[in-house]
Amino acid sequence: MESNVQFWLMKSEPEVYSIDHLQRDGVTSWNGVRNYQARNFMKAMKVGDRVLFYHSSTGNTGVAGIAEVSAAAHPDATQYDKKGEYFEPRATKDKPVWECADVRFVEKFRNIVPLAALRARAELKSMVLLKPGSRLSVQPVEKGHYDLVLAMGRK
DNA sequence: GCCAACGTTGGC
DNA sequence: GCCAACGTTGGC
Repeated sequence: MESNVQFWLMKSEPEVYSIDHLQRDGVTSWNGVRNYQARNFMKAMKVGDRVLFYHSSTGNTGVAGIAEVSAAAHPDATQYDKKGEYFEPRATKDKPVWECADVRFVEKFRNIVPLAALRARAELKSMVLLKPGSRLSVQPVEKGHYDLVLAMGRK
């Protein structure tokens, strides 16, 4: 139901996985998240929710585009890969520890909306992203904030 | 259950 | 590459 759509922000290091990778792939499983708060937010995601795709840890940090949730949270397959960097020894097939949602490419902004530009807008002051020391890689976004960032990205 | 030590994130 | 802030781990 469109009226119940929720909004999120997801961080990724573009050297690892950028908005261009998502555009190429179309859909991706947001696996590798190993933080309980971030996992819980992914479990709250519903198909159709909108996502600000954020590039972190780069010379050009900011919101790079838009994605949408294409599948609700499901067990993260990387937790069972003994040789992978995301292996989780506590996880069993019956009781997975980590979950991930799937996201689909929607739009790439012509220009990244830089972190500094977000900070410069008083209306965005309460965004989780802008809270001092916030490192959450998956976080909720208010509709008003989402709409404003989208407008900034399309300018 | 406390808390110090350690590892990770992410802006600069 | 530095380092502050935060989450997690593990000894007690």
